[in-house]
Amino acid sequence: MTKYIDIATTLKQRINSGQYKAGTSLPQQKTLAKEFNTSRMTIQKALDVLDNEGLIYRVQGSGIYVKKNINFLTDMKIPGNQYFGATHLFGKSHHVKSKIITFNISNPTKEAQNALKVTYDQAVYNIVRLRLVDDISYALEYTTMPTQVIPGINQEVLLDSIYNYIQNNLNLTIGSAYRTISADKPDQLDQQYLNCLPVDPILQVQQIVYLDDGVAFEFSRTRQRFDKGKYTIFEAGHPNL
Amino acid sequence: MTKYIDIATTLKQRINSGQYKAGTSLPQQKTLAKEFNTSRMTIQKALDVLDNEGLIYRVQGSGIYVKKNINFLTDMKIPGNQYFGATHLFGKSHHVKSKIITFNISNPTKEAQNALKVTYDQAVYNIVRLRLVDDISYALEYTTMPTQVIPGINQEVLLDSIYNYIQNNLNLTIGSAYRTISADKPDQLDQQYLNCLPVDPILQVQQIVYLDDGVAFEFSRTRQRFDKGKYTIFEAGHPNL
DNA sequence: CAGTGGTCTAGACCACCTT
DNA sequence: AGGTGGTCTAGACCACTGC
Repeated sequence: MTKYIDIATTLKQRINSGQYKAGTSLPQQKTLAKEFNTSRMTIQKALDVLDNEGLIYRVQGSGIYVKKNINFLTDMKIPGNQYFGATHLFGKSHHVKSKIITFNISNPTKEAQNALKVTYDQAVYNIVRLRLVDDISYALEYTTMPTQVIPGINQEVLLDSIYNYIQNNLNLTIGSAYRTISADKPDQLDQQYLNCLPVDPILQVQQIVYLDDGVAFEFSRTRQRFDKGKYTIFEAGHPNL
Repeated sequence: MTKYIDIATTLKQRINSGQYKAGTSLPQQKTLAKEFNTSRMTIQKALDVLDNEGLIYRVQGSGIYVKKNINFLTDMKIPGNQYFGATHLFGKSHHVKSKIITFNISNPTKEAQNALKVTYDQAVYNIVRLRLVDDISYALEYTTMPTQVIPGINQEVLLDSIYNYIQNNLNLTIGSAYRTISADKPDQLDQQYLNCLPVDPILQVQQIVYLDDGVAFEFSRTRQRFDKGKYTIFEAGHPNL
């Protein structure tokens, strides 16, 4: 639809197909502008896209080059570094289920107030779910959400996907997230539900997730047995900053 | 120096100072263009900067709005999510030292060949270092680097900072990184050097780090006692993608 | 110094939200 | 329909690289 996206797509295909080889330079911008019958500004916007995806790097005064070893990076098509919620991480070939351990509404703790930027009198959901993949326990999730921001959560939603509900039913857009990953010793519940021994470490991902307008809507901890999960991220360079 | 960066800086200050309040809209682009005596395209580039930093969000046809709760995000000034190497993570008030446990050159293992994209006959450094902060053991680092990419590593460099050496002496630019974070049980060396018991979990960060041209130069594992380290990231939304 | 990419302009048209 | 942001242009000048 938009020209610069189309051009970016074409250029990506050329890199993928080997027409533009790793380590070599692309045609210069003026040439590309002529080929695509457009202006150089539009070519720049297309190149910004490839830059952000880590496919090229630019050297002022010299040229635009294809990065080496990008085959590896394009493999990891996880849109933004393992996005939200277990439901999306597994294909259709796996059954993701949830068992609700506790579900209630209360006043937020001091910690939740601070994370979610709510006051004591703004009620929150407190949800503890065991996530199962193909009927095997996978993770223990502790979630706190403000009732004002995400109204209408019920058992049915919890058994499906909270994220689907937010995006499809409430028509809200998920924005950014702040995460802290740590290791921990297993507590009573971990040992009970994750089937682990006192010496089995726990990998915990704590996160605060924001809507696109910056309102925090989830404060959660996901705990997994050490041999059941890893957390992977790809951090691009800082091209435009 | 560059106009759009200057404008972005001014706008950031206005948001910080409360002149543009959270949740309200900025002046429209035409107005901003007049005020800064520039064109709308330049205003757009300035807004791109704020967008990438998660300070604003844009709604086509409506306006440009200041995100809520950005006070939290701007606190975390870690440039790109806890950048590289222990040396840069601590201010001048702390002493970061390294104790070299082993240092040799050999042929790469299969795993290292795959991660670094080198062949068996391309020699690599094998480095094991204990990192100390204020003389307290902090992390155990296993590093593999191709000798061809990073020539001239020696004891002196290892006791200081490899990253300083790469950037200042070799004049190379660090690009992206691919990381995997996991929890693990402590092994013999962990227990010996990190002063931990067999039941103390280990937080491990494994990473492959690339130069800006996409060449991998480091494959490493950093291991810490569970109560000595966390890994934090901020993941912005995906504004331009 | 020539050639490249980076920035900037002044205006145009389009897509979308709001009424 | 009016107003907003998103895209696009054709050309200009500047900053940097590399001979």
